[in-house]
Amino acid sequence: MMADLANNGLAWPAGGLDLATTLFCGQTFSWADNGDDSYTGVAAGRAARVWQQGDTLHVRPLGRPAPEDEAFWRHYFALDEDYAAWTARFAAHPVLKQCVDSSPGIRVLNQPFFDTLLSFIISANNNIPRITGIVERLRTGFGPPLAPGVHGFPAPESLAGLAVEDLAGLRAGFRAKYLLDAARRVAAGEVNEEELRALPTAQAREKLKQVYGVGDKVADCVLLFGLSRKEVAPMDVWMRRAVQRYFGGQLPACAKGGEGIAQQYIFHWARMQGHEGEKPEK
DNA sequence: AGCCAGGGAGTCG
DNA sequence: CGACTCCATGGC
Repeated sequence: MMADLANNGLAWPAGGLDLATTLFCGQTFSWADNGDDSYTGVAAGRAARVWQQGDTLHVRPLGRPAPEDEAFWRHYFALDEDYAAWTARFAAHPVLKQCVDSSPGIRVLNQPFFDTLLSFIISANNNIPRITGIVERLRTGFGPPLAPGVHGFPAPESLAGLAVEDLAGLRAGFRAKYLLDAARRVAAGEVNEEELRALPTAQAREKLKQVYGVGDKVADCVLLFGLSRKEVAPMDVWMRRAVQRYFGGQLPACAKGGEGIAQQYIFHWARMQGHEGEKPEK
């Protein structure tokens, strides 16, 4: 292990990161549990096996070493984001503080744009285990092999020429045609990551919503998770209800600028509550 | 069997 | 704009 780490392993102080909760709290669907407290996943054509020892995060890139692997994964896991400062600010609101305290190690990952766009198109009216399965079949069936048994997300060009029948094996249902439309628009340059990054949030959201299958919720998830817009808070029906009930309809002022981060604490907290008390009464 | 899952498009007023 | 229906699939 020591030799392996010295060889090509990366390790950083994790700053309070809770790896397992972060990877499986509904912001990414690209990681598999290896059953030994390590996790294997992909992002932007890179694969890695990751695990935690105390407050040390270990990342072992798999397959061919890519340039800037260290900087890439460090940014992916948001290790340079000052979460002590965020959570200290969030503590000003008692309910938000309770959400943070229930899972303080949640981090909002800096995920790649196109991976995130595909993933959250699949997430529409879907549940997390099945989303993960469809994403896995999409990667295995149409993405580049990165390491034994591990495939990355397909490039836009790899999907753009396909027909919906070609995606039947994904069992993605009505979402298959949305995936193809997204791939075609990105491949054609009609939806461009650099342009989206340069655009003000409201305009970037409208641009994203031009994609067939992308509405307010998916657009906001892509903005937050795939374009690192921490001020964007994606709201599904349960989040709206929770925010209505516990925060008077909008996120508290202490979440300013980090609404998306606050929202992820609230989302996970609400999910752990089983949405109890939030279901619409019939 | 029925309901639900981190929604969105199409249609109708 | 708001409300309604349909969309496919799998887990419970």
